[in-house]
Amino acid sequence: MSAASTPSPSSPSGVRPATTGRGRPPKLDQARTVEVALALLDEVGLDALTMRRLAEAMDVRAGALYRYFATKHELLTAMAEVLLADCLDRPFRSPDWSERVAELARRMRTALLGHRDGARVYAGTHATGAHTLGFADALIGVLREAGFTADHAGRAALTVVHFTLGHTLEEQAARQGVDAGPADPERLRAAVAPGQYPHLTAALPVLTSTDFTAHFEFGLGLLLQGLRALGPGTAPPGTGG
Amino acid sequence: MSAASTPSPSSPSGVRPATTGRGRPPKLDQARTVEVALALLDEVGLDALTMRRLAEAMDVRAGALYRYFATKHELLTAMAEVLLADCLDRPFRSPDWSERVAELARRMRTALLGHRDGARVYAGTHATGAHTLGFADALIGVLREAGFTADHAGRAALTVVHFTLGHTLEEQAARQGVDAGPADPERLRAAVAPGQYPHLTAALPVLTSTDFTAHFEFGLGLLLQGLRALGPGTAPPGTGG
DNA sequence: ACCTGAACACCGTTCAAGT
DNA sequence: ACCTGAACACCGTTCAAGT
Repeated sequence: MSAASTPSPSSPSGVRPATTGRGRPPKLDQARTVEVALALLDEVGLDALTMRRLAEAMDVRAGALYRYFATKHELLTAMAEVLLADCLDRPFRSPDWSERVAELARRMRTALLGHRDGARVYAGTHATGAHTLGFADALIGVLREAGFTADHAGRAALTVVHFTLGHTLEEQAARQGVDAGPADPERLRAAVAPGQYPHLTAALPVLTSTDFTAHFEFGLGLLLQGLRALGPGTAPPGTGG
Repeated sequence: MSAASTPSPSSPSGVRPATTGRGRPPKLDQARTVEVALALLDEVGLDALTMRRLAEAMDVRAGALYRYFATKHELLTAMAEVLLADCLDRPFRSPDWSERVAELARRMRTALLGHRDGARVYAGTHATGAHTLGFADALIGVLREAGFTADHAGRAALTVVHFTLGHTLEEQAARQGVDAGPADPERLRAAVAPGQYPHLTAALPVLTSTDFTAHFEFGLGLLLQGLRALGPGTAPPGTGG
């Protein structure tokens, strides 16, 4: 229901939100709550982001939050929406459609990486606010303007988004071992040690590399190569030949 | 730490697990706990899968589970591992490497779809058991045997897995609206209605289609096309031409 | 060795009552 | 209109004590 994304371009810093004039100004509002929630997310991580802790950070009791968000999930959805806020705030650097698709995918990854557990927050919700819809529209738009049918453009956009989400989810999980145990590379190396899994062993150097940007660019490259092969204005591809 | 994946091929049905001979046979064991947990997952979903409810289903107090799993996360990891159990239990149907990669990706999707919230369970953990490692080894193996370097094979495998995970995550979320509200297609259609987002609007029919297999095959097709273009034994690709 | 009982320190959410 | 206080119905996890 709620858009909850207007970043209040009103005044320089820490001023109270404007009131209609009557009564005390409210201590809470949707936009500020989402901002504090994102700051808290960075501090404590998604698993420790509770309504009670957020309320404490806003100097309020937990129950008060429910005047602005019906459920915690709705708050998380508003947070997910804000995550993508900066994806469309600057022009493309290239006129080439495939470079533009790549740029949008990179911006999405960067946006999700911008907050601790950002990918998990995004994956766990289904935001339908202006930033999410605007991003999807831009991505599909680049493809349609390149000559792809709405059908192909839509499916390709889904593919790019799903790959980016899956990649970033794993990237953030790996960047600081899911709990606090040994980081992912170490665990994988240890598990593979026994001598089985010859192919896995051969690929261990890449798989345990922490150059996540290189991984992302490789996958993105495959996708774009596939799109170029498909070509604007062609019949739908099967998975064969 | 725990592999927890041996599916006990011992006896026909519902028999008590064997004991060393001394004392009462334990009511619990890792393999059976994971199986009951997966059954409960299908019944109630991940959000309602609690240690207490699982204990109840096993006719035991919650504390007893902690003799077999140090944390709930460790149980979820064991569950994730079992999810992939059936991915390698049959031979490939085609000798073509790209068809084999596709088949492995399809098997992974099918495995995750096999249990309610399966993709969320898998994404939330980092299983390093025999099924997960075996699957990765098989996928990388197909690519290496096709002539790809270990480097390319490793990166390509990551790409396929991340896309499959991202896709299936969204598919399962869409298949039964994250909470219970209107299913995803309806919400998207409603959000886009206003008339903005021309490209999104043009693509609405595809985006709201529930033929998830078609979406998956399209994305997989792009990836495989990219891989074929890269070709076994070629230099690493950039994202540009 | 394996499980129970009972507790500890929390959760999300609701809602009368205050101001 | 907006927030507090207090409760309801839970959580994951620990650990002495029983058998």
